[in-house]
Amino acid sequence: MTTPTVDRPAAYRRTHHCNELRLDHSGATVTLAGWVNSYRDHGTGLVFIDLRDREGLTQVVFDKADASDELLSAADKLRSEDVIAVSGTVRKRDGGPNPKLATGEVEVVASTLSVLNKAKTPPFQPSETEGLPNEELRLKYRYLDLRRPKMQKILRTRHRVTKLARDYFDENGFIEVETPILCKSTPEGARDFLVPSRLTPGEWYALPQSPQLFKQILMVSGADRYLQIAKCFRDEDLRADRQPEFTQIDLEMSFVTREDVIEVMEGFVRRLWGDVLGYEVPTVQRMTYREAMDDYGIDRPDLRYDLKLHDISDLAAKTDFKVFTGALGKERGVVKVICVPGGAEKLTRKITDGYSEWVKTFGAGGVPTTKVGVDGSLEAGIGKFIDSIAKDLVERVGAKPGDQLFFGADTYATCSKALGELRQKIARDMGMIDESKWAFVWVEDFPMFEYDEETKRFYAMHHPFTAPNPDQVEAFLAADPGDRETIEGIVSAGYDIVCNGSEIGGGSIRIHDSRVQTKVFELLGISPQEAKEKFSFLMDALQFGAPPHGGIAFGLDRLVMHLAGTDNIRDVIAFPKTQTGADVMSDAPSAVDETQLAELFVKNLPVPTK
RNA sequence: GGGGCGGUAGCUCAAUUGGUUAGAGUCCCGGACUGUCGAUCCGGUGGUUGCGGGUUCGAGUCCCGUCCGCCUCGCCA
Repeated sequence: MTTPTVDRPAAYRRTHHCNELRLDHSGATVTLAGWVNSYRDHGTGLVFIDLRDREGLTQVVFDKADASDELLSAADKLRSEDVIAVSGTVRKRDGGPNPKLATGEVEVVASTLSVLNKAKTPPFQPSETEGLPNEELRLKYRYLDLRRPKMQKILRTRHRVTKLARDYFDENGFIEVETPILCKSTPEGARDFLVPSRLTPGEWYALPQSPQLFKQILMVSGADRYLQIAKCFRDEDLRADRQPEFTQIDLEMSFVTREDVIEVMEGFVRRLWGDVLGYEVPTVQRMTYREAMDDYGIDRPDLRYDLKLHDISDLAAKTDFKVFTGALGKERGVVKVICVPGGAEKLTRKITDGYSEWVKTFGAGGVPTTKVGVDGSLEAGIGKFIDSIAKDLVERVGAKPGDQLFFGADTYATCSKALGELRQKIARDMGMIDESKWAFVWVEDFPMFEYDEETKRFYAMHHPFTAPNPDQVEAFLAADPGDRETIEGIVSAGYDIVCNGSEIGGGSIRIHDSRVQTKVFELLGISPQEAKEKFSFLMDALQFGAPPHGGIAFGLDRLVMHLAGTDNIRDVIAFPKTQTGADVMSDAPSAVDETQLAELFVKNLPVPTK
């Protein structure tokens, strides 16, 4: 830490920070400044202070043998979180070292004390390492919470990640460009945050859900390789890993294929994990979306453990078990199974009943189960209904005596979702997850479109600018919009990178051909007029010489969560929002003055009372 | 919009089946103490049990509503 020493009162002209002094400094005269982390007052005559700054702790001692009565009585009054500066001499501790502190061999014998700012008694002590107060209080007094070493460490990790991003991508020819925060609202995707325009009453800006369109335009502009640490805004409900404003490490590259993007990004991930955690990321394996859904029931599989889903629809069809045959009678009906090694003993009836209830939240009817007996037969649960296929089933999934089987029987989508979620829950419950492991995987070959039964239309699975895989372009352009099967079979040039079951980045090769873009809009039910109105700038740009291009965006918050070892996104954001989108420290959002609204020609509607 | 959990002293928590004056640790205040490092010891202050109703002789406890926080489904890439 370098601090200018000119034009500052001598009292807090620091010579060292609080994690710096060692035995080598013995005899030196030093000045430290910081917060009173704790005090140990032995009465008139001897007072110990642990002084804290960003870097660490140093013990300061006020001793009658070396200090005036005035100094001692001042030290006597010190309390937690007072801001002080101390000058004195470094010496080896009289009372023996404290192995818990990096500076534990020494202490500073105070000769002067300046109380720079007396603190009110804080509602909680940043020095407490256990028994944290509830999160709402931490958020309300965020400045106290952030003083905690653990939070300081996370802030640093986050800084390190953005610094590494800038360094790494700079080395690889990327330039950082800022894109607007006040943007045009576009259809598709999440709900926009809107900002009224004072200069053109009745019109609105939208905050960007991502810099997607601008970064593509930058490619058309010849930027070639673009990087931005970009704030993004989505007005949707929050989750443990989702905030309404979040940050992406956003990138785009020209004249590249999917392989080029993956190579550069993998290098970034390797640099991050290597520099921050000292972990060497091996070549990241690849998996198609189809494989991910078939084997893991989710498009972001956690590969730290196995526990795959097996399709046994063909076997299930041979039974008279109505749950199975009923499901197979549905459109795209399947029967799948998870085999839990040793589950028969560990998973009690109470637990398996709980699973059955739990999967209902994902739309499944329940989760039939049975266990494998010592002779390989199926015992208990639904065993007796599917006895006829027991042998083939056990062989198919490689089940052993003592294993527990969980079945899903429903449409492919519902069955995958329910068993995919159950797979993760069982792994957690049975302690099958090796927390020291890092399992990365690229998921690729996503379908371009998903059909929604309710609205009877297609939606872009990624976003509407994702290109079809190169080998699919002709088939795509030729496809009949009414031919659902063909359309759903078109695979995109998109890719997601997944770490331990969480999506940390996603991107695609973009459409640079306006014929393809027009066709995508047609399929999404965006009329040529609407496309022109909403996206004409992009459509125009694509016609003025757009290079082939593609990119990716990493979720910075999620990256830092992994690197910091937390599962709470609020921990990695200095000033996060609660689940209702509130900042409890500053009390945003809040009502505004009527005159402010009038100036914007905006009026509040009455909120319906429930 | 739906489901679940929680809200008791500044903080972390306890309070039996609905039962007397709602307790403990910590913080804070006062006192003692020269080698602590979660200092120790003695004493003390501190409560609208989130809020509003209801049931009851009696409610922190039961019921209804509401607010706030967390988790989650839908939503979101």
